[in-house]
Amino acid sequence: MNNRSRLTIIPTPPFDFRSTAYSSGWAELAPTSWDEERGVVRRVEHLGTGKIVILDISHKGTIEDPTIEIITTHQGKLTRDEQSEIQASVNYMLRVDEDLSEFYTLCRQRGGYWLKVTSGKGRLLRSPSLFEDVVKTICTTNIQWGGTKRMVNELVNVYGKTFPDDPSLRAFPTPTAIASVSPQNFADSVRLGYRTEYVYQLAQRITSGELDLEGLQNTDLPTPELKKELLVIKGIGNYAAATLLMLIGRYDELAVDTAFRQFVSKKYFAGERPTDAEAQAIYAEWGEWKYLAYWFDIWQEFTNA
DNA sequence: GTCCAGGTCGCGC
DNA sequence: GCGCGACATGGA
Repeated sequence: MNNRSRLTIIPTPPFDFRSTAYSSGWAELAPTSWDEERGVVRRVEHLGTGKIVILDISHKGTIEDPTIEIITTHQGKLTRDEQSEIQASVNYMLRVDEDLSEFYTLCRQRGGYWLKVTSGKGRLLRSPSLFEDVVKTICTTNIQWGGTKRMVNELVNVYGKTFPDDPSLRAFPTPTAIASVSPQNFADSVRLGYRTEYVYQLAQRITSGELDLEGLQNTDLPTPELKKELLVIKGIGNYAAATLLMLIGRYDELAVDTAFRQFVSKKYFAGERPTDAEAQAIYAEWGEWKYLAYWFDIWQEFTNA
């Protein structure tokens, strides 16, 4: 018998839920999905107690008077701690506590298109755990988006714990779930290509306690040092580390990849191919906010097309 | 069949 | 520090 509970979060305005949910592809990666029509982010979540719950996250009110509503479907009763965990996870996913006012000030100085960003955009969706985002980021390297979705799906379908009685609803795998099978079994069960050993080794190192990933979620380390910590992870290079810095909430590094190079070349160098240094210099004046500036620069191009 | 994707690793210089 | 080939997998 399933029960439902309702929780709410009141973010500081302006808060654009739709933009948060869908201005990156992250909402398309299992076990998160996005119902464009209803404006609902669905998330199957594995709580610390081991309970699997379904979260339907939506937005009531307006950008200037926002309320986030979380409808949780679960078995039995939710304890107070479980409710707090759900609230904290959604809070983290939607970056409710991030203060973007400095970024908005820079956007207002630009004017034009950038004014649109200041109405609550810029909170790019992320996963509740850094483990999940590291795995997903590894799955974005040297592959097209369709391949990323396929690989993440396979991981969830094979190693994610199911919602009671519904094998179609699975949470993201825990590191332990992956590390508890043999390397060979893991390689045979999901088609991750050469990324297999990266994901397996990551799960192992977290399970053994050798690597404290979640500790990096809220660290005070300066960005360059945090980046070094991320680069130690096999499979994480310069692009992936910058992507993870963005996911952690540091925007002072640009993730230089083929999409970045192509976009900057087209928009700022008349199709000529600049060096990476020259390309990055385009966003230098955004200081701590380079990544978001690039993101909405390319987003503008995309939405105008 | 060939090429390559929102790269990274390990090697040799 | 920098250039280069190898790397799994599937889609174009």
